Amino acid sequence: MQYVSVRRHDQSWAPLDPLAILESLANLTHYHSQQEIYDRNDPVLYRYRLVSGAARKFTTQPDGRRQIVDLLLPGDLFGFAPLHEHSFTVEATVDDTLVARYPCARIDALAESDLRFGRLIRELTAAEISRLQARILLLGRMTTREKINGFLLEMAERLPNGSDSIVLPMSRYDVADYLAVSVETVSRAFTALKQRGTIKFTGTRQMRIVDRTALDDGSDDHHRWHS
Amino acid sequence: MQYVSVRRHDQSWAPLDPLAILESLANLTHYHSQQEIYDRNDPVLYRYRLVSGAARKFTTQPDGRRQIVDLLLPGDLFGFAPLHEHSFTVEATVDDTLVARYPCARIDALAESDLRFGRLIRELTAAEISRLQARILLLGRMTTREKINGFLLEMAERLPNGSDSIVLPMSRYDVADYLAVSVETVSRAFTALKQRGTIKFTGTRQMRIVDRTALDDGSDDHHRWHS
DNA sequence: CGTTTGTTTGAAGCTAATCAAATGGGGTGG
DNA sequence: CCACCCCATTTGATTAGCTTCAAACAAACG
Repeated sequence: MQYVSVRRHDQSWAPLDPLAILESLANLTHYHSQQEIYDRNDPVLYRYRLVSGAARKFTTQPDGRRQIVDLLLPGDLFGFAPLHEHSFTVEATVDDTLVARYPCARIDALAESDLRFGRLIRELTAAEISRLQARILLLGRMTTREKINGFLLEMAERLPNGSDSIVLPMSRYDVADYLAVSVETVSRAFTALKQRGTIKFTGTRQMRIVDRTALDDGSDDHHRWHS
Repeated sequence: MQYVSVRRHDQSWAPLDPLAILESLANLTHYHSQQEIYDRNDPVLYRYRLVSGAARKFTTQPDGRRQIVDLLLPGDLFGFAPLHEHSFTVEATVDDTLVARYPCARIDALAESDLRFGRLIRELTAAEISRLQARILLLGRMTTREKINGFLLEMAERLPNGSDSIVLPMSRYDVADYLAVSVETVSRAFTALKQRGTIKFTGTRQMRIVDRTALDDGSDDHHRWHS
């Protein structure tokens, strides 16, 4: 077991940067589209960071419907909450999805022995919370149009491409299950945006935002009543 | 400054239980219905635990609609994620809501100096994540009936009352904004459940679950297609 | 006791789910 | 390389459910 400084108020004693320690434990694995990264019933052996590609964290409900709880994009960490069992299944949504896996036991031991490492974990977890809260706001939107608008803005921000070009790393079905609407509705919403000239398609899953202000809240129509 | 054991694998050395430390910092405040606990623009000075009563964490969207992101009930901790700014406003939903406030600076300093305290914070944050994920599943439900069913089961589980009696600590408007449906729809859903004999009202906001199986998924009608 | 706020009920309109089917694209095997 | 098939996507028609507008009713508060 490696030694980690426990001295307080003297972080300079630390032999290694916590992030560097974390990365030194990384176990890179790549997955093909639709491949499972972990199942909801699997024992919790790793914590994860998505390096490239994309993945969906979801649950399949008794009626067969699928609800995507979180969408993992490059840079996202997941499975970092100290829960002792998975509640969800995670699968890659595109080929060549690269995931860094950090052995759970090592991570947890480090967090409990190195103050700075523990702090790092707390910060990473905070990012997960932000993502979940943003998701709740998106799902809470009343109309599908607002959901799709918000979704596109989110993608434009989170995807590593240029800020106005979007290459969706997922199918329409995934988008539908992410926004809790039907596939047909997603498709129609995209078509409507295309016809309005708000976005322009360069491929089925490739598009470019032409009129960003129109996405911001649907300001081009149904004007605001309240101040 | 108090000394805290850093020994691992020997928690008995610790002079104080981290939870006890946390509670020793508590600053109890009580709020009346609709009173603000903190605003989204306030500086982050405290972390919180709801002792009794209830509160809503929400945001008001530009169109005036309100989206409740989290419902705080007795025992719930909130504002524990190490975010440097609030994203939401929190208000009590009933009179005599009691909240324990823990000075942020002290908490954070403790977390960064005491391994066990840091661990405690991580565990509390995990609980917040669980709650948010559960919320996403609820919002992702297709029909209002499923949302209401899930809501009632959630309340029955989280409220301190007997497991089948529910005293809603919030108005129908709050329920509506929590589930992202209109007030009228909430009211109609309750009426429908009453008429089916699934629940029985003992007051406008007091009810008792009569047929719990009917709430589990709406199994009494629209049967399952898939296995 | 009157006013305000919260809750319920009614009627109309519209959005989105559902059912159904056509189109398009990617990959595979011949 | 082409033809075919499978799956993803789009489009159409119908229907169910929810929002909206409106108003009655109930409850809390001063």
